Amino acid sequence: MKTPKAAKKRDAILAAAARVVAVKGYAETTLAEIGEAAGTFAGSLYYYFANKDALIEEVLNIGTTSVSRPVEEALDRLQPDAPAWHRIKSALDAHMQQMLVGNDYISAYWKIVDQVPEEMRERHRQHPRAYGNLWRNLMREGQAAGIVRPEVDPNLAQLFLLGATIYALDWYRPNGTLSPRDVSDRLADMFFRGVAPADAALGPLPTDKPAARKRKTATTAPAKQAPAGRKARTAP
Amino acid sequence: MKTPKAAKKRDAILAAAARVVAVKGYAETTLAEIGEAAGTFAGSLYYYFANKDALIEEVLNIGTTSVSRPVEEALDRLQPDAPAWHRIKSALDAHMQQMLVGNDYISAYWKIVDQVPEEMRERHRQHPRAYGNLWRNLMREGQAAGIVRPEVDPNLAQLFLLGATIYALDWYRPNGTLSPRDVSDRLADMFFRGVAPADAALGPLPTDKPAARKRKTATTAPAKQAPAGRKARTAP
DNA sequence: GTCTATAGCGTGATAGAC
DNA sequence: GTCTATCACGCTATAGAC
Repeated sequence: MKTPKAAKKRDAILAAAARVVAVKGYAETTLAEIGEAAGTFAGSLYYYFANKDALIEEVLNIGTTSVSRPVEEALDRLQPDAPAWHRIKSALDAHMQQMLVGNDYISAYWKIVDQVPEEMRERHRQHPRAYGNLWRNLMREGQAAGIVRPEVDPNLAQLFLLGATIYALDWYRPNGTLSPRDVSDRLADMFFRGVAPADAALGPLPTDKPAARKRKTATTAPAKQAPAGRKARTAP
Repeated sequence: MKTPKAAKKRDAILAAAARVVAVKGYAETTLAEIGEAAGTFAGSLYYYFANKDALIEEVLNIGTTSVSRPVEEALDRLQPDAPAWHRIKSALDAHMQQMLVGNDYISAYWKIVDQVPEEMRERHRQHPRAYGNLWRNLMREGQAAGIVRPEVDPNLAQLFLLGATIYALDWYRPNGTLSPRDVSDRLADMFFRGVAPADAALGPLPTDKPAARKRKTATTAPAKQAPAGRKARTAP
């Protein structure tokens, strides 16, 4: 693992793993396949990685960084006094660009986050959490600047926005008519302005049938960052 | 498989499979586990199902129906002349309610749609496609009624909206402060009105650095329903 | 450093007792 | 109908040749 040549091969193995995993998933990917894709053999992988999970975990880490770092860099490139709208849109453009550009590590990430062993996901959880924080803060900046309504929950807003972008990984086709930037433009338009015209008569919520609304009345408290329980991918 | 008793056991096996699969995923779930969860043994499952995939596929089908049918029923319960806003909001409430109520089949569905063998996903694809159509049509109804801006792409709008709800499966915690209906209310608010205040100065898009925008210029054509290529979960 | 051979285990599936 | 025993296979991981 010392020579630069070996480091190059290590990278090639990682890239091959990402490529295969993005298509076949975690359990269905065999070391033999990764080896073949990297021009070597299953047994040889153990010279570079302790075991299958160590290899996969590194793919996962590269996957998150491949999105978060370009977003951070895009923000850093802006003037320090850039308006909040500028900052949020630039971040979204960078995010969308990375998500849809066809990066194997990113595809692999979203394919297997909720397939990998629990301990591994646990160890990994800090990455998406930090990224969620970045977006929550952007939403708060927006509120401070008056381009996000004060009654909007920054956490929910961020979850809805990123949810829409994550699902795009499933439906977006690179050969279609939309560039990543087009998707970003349209999503930003819907997210900020809403799909309804300014003068739309949405009226009060439809009155439910008497039986429908029987849950507790909690309405205003901010959504805590997932205290416990249930299944969960890894909510940023 | 003829007696009513056997049918009950079959259902119990399906329920057990959904429960286990929702947590462990497709490949990691063994027939022994399903058998144990259903109070029987791996070998016995073969009396009710041809093989593992046949069992899993049925779980998948129940999963989609568990969301789409309540939504259709909610729409059917409305007056025939109910306003579009009423219809869309009712559909979203029913959708969200089902997604977040903790139905094992639905959790299992979203956990494994992109893990199952290709042929199985292919066979299954009609279900989500029909559901996507339902939502596309609701968006068009909204446009006809003037509560969705004419320049909004109904397909993109539906994909963004459903994407936000699908991701909620990952971050929503049933013991938190938000009921499914609360999530639905807030999502509808953001989706229709937008997060920005009516008078927000969003201005023109931030001017890109010269190097940034180098993709093809396609901007207006509607997004085709995924002609080919790439990976893909199963975009409705 | 890289490949080959193989150990060791867990899985889906089947056959046949009851 | 339901369970037990077992087969055949494919996988991760290791040991050791080169």
